[in-house]
Amino acid sequence: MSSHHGNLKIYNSLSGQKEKFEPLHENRVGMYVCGPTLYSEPHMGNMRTFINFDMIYRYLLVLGYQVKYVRNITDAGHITNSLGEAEDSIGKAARMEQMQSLEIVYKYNVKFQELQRIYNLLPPSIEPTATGHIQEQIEHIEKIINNGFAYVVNGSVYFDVKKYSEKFEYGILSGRKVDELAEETRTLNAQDEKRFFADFALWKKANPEDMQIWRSPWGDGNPGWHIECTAMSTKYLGPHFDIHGGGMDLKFPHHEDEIAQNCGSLGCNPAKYWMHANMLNVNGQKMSKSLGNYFLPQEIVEGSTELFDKPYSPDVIRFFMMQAHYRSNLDFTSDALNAAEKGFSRLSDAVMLLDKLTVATNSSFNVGELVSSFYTAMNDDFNAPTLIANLFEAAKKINLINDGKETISKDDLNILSAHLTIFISDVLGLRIGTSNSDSKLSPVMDLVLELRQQARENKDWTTSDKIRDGLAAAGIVVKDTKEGTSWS
RNA sequence: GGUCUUGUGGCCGAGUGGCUAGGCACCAGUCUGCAAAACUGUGUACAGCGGUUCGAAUCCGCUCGAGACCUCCA
Repeated sequence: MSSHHGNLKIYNSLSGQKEKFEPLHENRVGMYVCGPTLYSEPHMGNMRTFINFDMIYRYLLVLGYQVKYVRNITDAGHITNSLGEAEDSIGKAARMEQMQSLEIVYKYNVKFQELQRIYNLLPPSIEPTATGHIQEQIEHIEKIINNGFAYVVNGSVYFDVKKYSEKFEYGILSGRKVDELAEETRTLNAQDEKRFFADFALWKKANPEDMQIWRSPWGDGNPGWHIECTAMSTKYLGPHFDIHGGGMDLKFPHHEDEIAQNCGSLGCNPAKYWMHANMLNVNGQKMSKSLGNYFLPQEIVEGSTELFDKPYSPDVIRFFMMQAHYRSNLDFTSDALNAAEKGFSRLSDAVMLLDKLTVATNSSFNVGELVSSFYTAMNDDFNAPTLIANLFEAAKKINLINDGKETISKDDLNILSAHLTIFISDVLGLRIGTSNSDSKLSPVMDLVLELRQQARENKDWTTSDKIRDGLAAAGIVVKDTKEGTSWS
């Protein structure tokens, strides 16, 4: 479809380098991204990862790939707390909110779907749930046991890291060495069923207070944290697919253990390219529940968080996030958000000018080169910040054309216009010019501005300024240009 | 302690060894009834020290600082 199709480079966490992207099957891409655990409402930091992978998904689509994008929903699973004890976080939330586990999951899933709509995320091809794939998880565990990489103790099943590392390399993704892990035997207490510190649960025997319990060949229990991703990625994308993504904090142990499970069960690394999105910071520190420095995606749109003194539109937030590379940290501050808000509005204004430009027989600048720079930026490991810098170059040109200082031909204008739409709305997922389309307000504004124009023609500045100031107080900005007065 | 990332002008943030990143803010000017917007011009930025090189923000070493993971986390 696109001539820029074959030039994409992706930073692969496995190699630590940018690599030419060559899908396993021509023109088709399989992508799996670790989704949310629905025991609470996702915070802004969680959303950053999903927004980044949404951008990645969107660009792959623009390049003409047929993409199968799978993002799971974790609605079950045994998780260990800081003391090393088994603890079901969903069950815990359920007890605290006096609901059943399924109610908790459903409640936060509804919320999550709403957030996806607010932040303009494209729905993935499939959003499979862990609880819907218990049988597949059990089958994987059985395979791993049969291959000799897991053992059963008291109704639980553990992955045998030492056995595994005789044949495969444990730590290939995170750079950890099994020998070094061995030195950290401090937390291995006498009651622990694990043979080795780094062994991890594939299946965990049920506790009496567990709210969700499933039957298995090893007795009633819950699946381990990592096995659901192995089961679901295999089911929908096969044993080996193109891209596996997630937040940086999942690199170890979650993704490392996924690799071990996949190798242990199917003999291969699940993904060719591993991608990790960086964290969202607040005042230099990772946003997290435990630090309490988090806010909810809805709060910032409503302006109800104490961290910021005004609300920001979801598109401004998205724009702000896109100004930082997905592999970089990003700090949320009022100053940075205000700058993004103004910048986005400048870009929007320029785009909305496109329809009003007058065309010439020739263009005074190279439109093809400009458009090409959009692809170049994105082909370099999805460099959205550079793309935005190039979009601002386009905005500058549009303004100059509008001022009669540059010219553009009809064909070039069509090309530029089409590609701005592709990159701003299709790739970055930003919505432009949706604010002043209120059908009732529009005729009122036309009338008000007509009255003001009459006052101006009569040099009645008192009246015209009163109208302008009054509108400003109501949040409507009036701009006088050569072509007439506009408002927003 | 181990593994890894990182330190860019007032703020945010790209950066392939040599060619203006970009945005916001600031200053001056053009335009305008005034404003806003738009346009133009203006910034001796690359933590510190040393090394490689004709040339380093970019490569190497050391020092200092920051962060992530090693326990649930996007």
